[in-house]
Amino acid sequence: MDSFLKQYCSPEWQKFIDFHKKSIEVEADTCIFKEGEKAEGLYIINKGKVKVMMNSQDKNERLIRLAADGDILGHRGFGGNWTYPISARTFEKTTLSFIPIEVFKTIAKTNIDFTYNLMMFFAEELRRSEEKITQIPVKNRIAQAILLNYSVFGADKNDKAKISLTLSRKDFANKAGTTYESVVRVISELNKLNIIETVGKSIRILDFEKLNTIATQKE
Amino acid sequence: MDSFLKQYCSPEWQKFIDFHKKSIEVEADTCIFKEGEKAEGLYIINKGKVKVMMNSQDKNERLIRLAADGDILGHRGFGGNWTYPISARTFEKTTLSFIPIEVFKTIAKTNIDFTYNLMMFFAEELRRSEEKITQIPVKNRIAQAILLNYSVFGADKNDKAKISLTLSRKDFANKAGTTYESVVRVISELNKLNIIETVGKSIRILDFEKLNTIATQKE
DNA sequence: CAACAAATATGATTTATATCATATTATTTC
DNA sequence: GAAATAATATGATATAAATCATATTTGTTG
Repeated sequence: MDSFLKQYCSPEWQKFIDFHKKSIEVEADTCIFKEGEKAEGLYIINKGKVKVMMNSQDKNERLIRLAADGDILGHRGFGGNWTYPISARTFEKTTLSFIPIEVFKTIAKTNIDFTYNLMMFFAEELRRSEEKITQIPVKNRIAQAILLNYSVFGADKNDKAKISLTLSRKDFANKAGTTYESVVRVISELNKLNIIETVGKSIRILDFEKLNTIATQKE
Repeated sequence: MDSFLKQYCSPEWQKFIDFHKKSIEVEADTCIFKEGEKAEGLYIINKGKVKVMMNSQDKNERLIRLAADGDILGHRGFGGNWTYPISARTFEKTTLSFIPIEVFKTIAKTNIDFTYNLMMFFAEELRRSEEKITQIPVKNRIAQAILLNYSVFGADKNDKAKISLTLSRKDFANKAGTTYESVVRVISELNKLNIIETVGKSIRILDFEKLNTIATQKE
């Protein structure tokens, strides 16, 4: 999305954005914005790792997505009553650019190229979001969550099989819509099958192909 | 979405649309377009009832949504490889307006008001689509499907408690991501509780409030 | 570093829901 | 309108996954 701004706005508008954006630094394990808060703008992650959660009233939190460098946060506050429908929380120290909603609106109402591509981006996201609604087994959903963790947060500098920052069992459970006990069991099973390997708190993926097969098979 | 075109495009552009759109008439229980087909354009329903399905490879079809008068079909073919990710099939004789993709693109790239609002519409859809991923019981999901059926297809002319066109048990199952046996059981239970009433093939909703409570309660 | 809290692990039990089996009732179709 | 086919209904059984119970390990704080 940062790429959107850079790619589809004219240089003058980019100056406008640079002038109006604010740089923000957030500590590890800290809330960036909370569900229900008034949406004041949107955030672009410069450097850091974030989870986007939804509280759905009671106990069961849902982990909606993970975000890292270059990703955008808070665009779900658009439209309707302009409140964030989700919360964002950092895993590690994170730096962000904040773009006030009015600045965004101005850009979106004057740069048709930008707005057209953003519209297409949302259409694509929508499409992907509908694909996953099918009832698939917990094991597959957890495999998906592990691959998501790897693909968004990337590999360790010195070990490309190792996830740079591995989610907690609880976070995996919230992503997969299950319990942490089930996550523990599945991870333990994948471990025995030599598909993944747990090294302390983190996970190494030994067999991407097999893990992907488990994640995608729908029978 | 038809409203989008009408509301946010200037009169000249509306003439342009009217000039380029084609009227199409499709018989009952007939496919409008199939998953994987090249997206040639999008459809606006003038009059009729349609289901949007996704086949996800094997047996288990998923009913993604229902559409009726004024609703749009095929906009999920946007972006990427421009193929329809879903299929659409009529319940009854349906008349549609077809807008070729090039015409849509032209409009979307020149009417910023239209594109801005469409972008917001997708953002909103996306938001709603993410809400429902939570693991809720089958009974609740089926109650949701019944309410959806009523809200999209509307009430019978002479009986406002009766759904004008009730889905089959199979369709309810595909919408709720369950089996038709479970649908049968839940419908039978709701019947006994005097929340709904089955009259031949169709359903009458006797207690909207209770049905809605079942549909929305997440404990 | 002791004491406590939090995260991880694993077994036993329960529960919701799918699957299987088999009627019964509608709806086509020849 | 009889035969065939599809849709609906209901009970019995199987199973995946949640819940409950209880360790064990890891991390945090005074």
